[in-house]
Amino acid sequence: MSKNDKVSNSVIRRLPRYYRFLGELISEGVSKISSRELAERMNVTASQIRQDLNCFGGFGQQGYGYNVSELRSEIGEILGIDRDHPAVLIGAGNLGRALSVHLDYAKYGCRLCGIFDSSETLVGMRLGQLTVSPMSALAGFCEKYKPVIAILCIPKEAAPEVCEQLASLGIKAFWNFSHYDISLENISDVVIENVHLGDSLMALCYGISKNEKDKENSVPEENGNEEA
Amino acid sequence: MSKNDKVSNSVIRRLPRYYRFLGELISEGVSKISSRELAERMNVTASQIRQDLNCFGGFGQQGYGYNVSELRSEIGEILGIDRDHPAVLIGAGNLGRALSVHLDYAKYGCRLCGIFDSSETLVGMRLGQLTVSPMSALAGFCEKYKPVIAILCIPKEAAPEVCEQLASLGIKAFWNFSHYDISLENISDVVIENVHLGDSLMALCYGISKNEKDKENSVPEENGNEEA
DNA sequence: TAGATTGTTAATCGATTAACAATC
DNA sequence: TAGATTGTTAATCGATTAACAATC
Repeated sequence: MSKNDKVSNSVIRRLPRYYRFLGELISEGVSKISSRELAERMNVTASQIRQDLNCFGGFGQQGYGYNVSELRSEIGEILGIDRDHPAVLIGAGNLGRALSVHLDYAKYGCRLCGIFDSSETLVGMRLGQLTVSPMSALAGFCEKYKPVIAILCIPKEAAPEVCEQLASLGIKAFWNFSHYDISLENISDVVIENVHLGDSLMALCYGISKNEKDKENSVPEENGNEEA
Repeated sequence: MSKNDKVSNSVIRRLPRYYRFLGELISEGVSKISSRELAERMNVTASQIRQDLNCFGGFGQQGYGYNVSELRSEIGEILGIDRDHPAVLIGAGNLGRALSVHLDYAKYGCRLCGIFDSSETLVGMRLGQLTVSPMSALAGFCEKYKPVIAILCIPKEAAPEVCEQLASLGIKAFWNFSHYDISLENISDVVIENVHLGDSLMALCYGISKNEKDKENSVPEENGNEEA
């Protein structure tokens, strides 16, 4: 189908961003764009854009550029966003409840079709179109509706067992918000996306501390380098 | 202080993960570990761990390994987690409310000290220890409490203006959950962490689609390659 | 001292950027 | 046709891994 032999992870991670920017261009009424213009907008190099896209095929036209809406749907197809992967959400705590209603799953190729929690208090709670079910109903649900994605909003302690169970129930992908690091070496062809909000916040903190230190250190240097 | 000349972003992004794993080792009562053992646990190479750590200094001891709790606090210090960066959360919708109570900010070197929303309906709502304030109170609040981090849980449309305002009010770091891509070229030494949950979900979708395609393609090949 | 494991240098690998021929 | 911009190859840059001397 495509020359998609082995596309590097770095490239894949950039595709959603291209997809977003192309969407914005469409809503601005832009129908055609060159790699140079897009690069400028996105703060990357034109070379990188062309190189990335050509992992999947030649979507542009020499001397002209790229057709925005065409390119966007090509990328959407590559990402598998045109599909309708059924997903279950495990854990209806604060974060789980927020994720159940905050995201437009259809936009990302998914469809949330079940929410589960082990807590008596939460079972039966209505969240958008869905109702929280007990964990005991999970196996039966999976057999019936064959979800492929599990969104994990559970405590670290519960994660290993729940992962194991979900994998055995046929889950093909984990979107993991628990503080547990899923690796699942035993089961192959399972996709894992460990989100780790805490790691992201720590990286932010590093940046702040770094800037503060740099500033402290640069003040005396500035005097010293006045005419250097 | 350290040989922290210019540490690459890849290294920084791995530090939180080291920090987490070392925390787990501590709670398991492990007091000493070699780069080889840690590497095995974390599914990385020992070389990488040693290389990463030596960007900041020699924390180990030849012939022995690393003292777990010592190494952990060193990394914590590098990340700036031992500090207490005041943070404001902008946007108290589903995701904002969840983030306000779901995370233990103190663990990540932060302290949530204010929540703001433009909606009349949400202003006055109690979230944990805090109460949602109107956006009109933001400027005064920043002058008084000097927050350095802004957590953005606002719609894409509102983001550019709010970012601008926050930057002018002295915010040094953005933890951005809006679907807008902050770049802020004009203002330097501002740290930005664009989370983009949608991008993460799209990357997951790609993985699923990829696996499906690989499987489809491998079935006939397997027959063809039976004795090759 | 012998064994182990670090810190660090050198080799490899991969990803990004630059250059340019192909072509619309 | 001339101008523009792609697709693609080659050059550069950076990050990861391997190797080993230093040293606890």
